[in-house]
Amino acid sequence: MNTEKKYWLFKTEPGTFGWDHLKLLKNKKTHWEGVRNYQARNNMQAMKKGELGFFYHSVVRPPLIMGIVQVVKEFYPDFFAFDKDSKYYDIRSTPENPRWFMVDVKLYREFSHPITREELKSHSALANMTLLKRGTRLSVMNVTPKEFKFICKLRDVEI
DNA sequence: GCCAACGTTGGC
DNA sequence: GCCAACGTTGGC
Repeated sequence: MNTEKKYWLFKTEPGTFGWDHLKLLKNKKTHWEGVRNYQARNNMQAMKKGELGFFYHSVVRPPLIMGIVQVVKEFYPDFFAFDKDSKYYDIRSTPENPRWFMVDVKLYREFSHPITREELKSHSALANMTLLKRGTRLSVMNVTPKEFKFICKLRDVEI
């Protein structure tokens, strides 16, 4: 059995929910609701409690990694999909047969200053990073341990 | 089951 | 604001 820790990246638009929103929450913890893509969902399914992921701001200039979050609750049904008043409502997902799921994450570490996409691109060690590939639209993706540790080192963060 | 049309994402 | 790339939808 492969018990090696995996690493992740959570993409979000700071206008909707960003690092500053996370910091204001009780225990700096949130549901990662609203994922409506199967591949991203499957990535969340693979997450184990305690694993770490980057918190990435997209659709802003420049795009940034703000810091690190930790998975504090594993994969469970996204109840926002059951709520008619939620923008994440989906009639095809029911409590009996849920289609969409989420995890809970908590702020783990804030980078002394955010890492821009430009900075990531400047390192050949990250040349194959999924995030940097053209056309990647996944909102929840895997980061290799090598890449993850390399990026943490850019800000002298020990994990 | 194919695939064109469409809507969305997201960097630039 | 542009537009390439992608995922989803739906007619056949």
